[in-house]
Amino acid sequence: MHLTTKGKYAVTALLDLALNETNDFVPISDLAGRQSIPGPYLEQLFRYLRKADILISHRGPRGGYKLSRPRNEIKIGQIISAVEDRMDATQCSGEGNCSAGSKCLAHNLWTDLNYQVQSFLMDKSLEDVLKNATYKDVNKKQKNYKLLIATG
Amino acid sequence: MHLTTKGKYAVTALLDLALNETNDFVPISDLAGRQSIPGPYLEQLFRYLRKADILISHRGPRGGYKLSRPRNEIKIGQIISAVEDRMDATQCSGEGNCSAGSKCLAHNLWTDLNYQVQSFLMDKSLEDVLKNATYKDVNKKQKNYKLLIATG
DNA sequence: TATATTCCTGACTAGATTTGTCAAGAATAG
DNA sequence: CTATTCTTGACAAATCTAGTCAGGAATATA
Ligand code: FES
Ligand code: FES
Repeated sequence: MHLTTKGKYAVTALLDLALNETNDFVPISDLAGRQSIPGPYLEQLFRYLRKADILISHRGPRGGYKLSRPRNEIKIGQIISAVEDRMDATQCSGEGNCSAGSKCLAHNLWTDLNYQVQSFLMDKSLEDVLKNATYKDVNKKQKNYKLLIATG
Repeated sequence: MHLTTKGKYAVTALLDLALNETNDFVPISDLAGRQSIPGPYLEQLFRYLRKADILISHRGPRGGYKLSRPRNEIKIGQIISAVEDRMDATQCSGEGNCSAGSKCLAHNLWTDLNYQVQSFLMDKSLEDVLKNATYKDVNKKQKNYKLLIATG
């Protein structure tokens, strides 16, 4: 079970995108700048998110990315699944054969842990997380950005 | 959030130790052999478990390791804490400063995930897991071993 | 006392993974 | 036409994992 910066960056960037739920495309450089994520790295991650039909892209001036569907229909678990490939906690990749070909003593434990984590992540949408990230929590840059949207 | 083979090996080895809840010390080579874990590697992990007061060791012939307390008083979470040092899911190590010095949009999400996982792991004792790892699940070597204990 | 057993400690290594970077190209708005 | 932005593939440094190894210390037993 490895949740790396890949997953964390991807979720953060998409939260930023969801916070600004307009019809415009947002360039990667904007997201990367606001969220302190290395641009070319985020670009790499966005490839996976596009393949997973979470993002829509558009090239050229005024191009960029936007969410493929409303922010309440995109689950954190879907984002993480798209970019992380080692979230499974079992030692046997689910095959139940890691102790001399049979289930080891801990197999059911890791399976339960998987279920616990996946349920948590699949239950929460981008919107759910934004609701919970209260105004006072987000940093000043984001506050200003939010105000800009609200008043703009 | 990184759950590696360190944590998995440690838990598996301690489950084996708990399955055989006698007063004798069990040498590492026995555990490593039964659970298909590289002996010297497991030895390294057991240092941490001894430091965390989960294991008691004894040197010399008939030496080895045993649990420091009854198997229902040792939680999986304690074992994992002892050997894993990157279980924290936040990007900021809990300091709430990963987005230009302030909490990022996802901070509360990772905090909640931490809580979810820690609760799950701290709720489950070695005994709980053994109860759940039903007889038909464990492999033949362990079945035989169990029978040996039961009838011996 | 001698010996075999077992833990104890620290250092070391190979390989995998993560975390990026970079360059060249394609699409497109204005 | 040109500047902007995504697209793709390759590359590289740093870190971490997973495992090895050698020498030493304690101890049960004969
Ligand atoms: S984790 Fe599945 S058999 Fe061990
Ligand atoms: S994870 Fe804590 S501030 Fe970003």
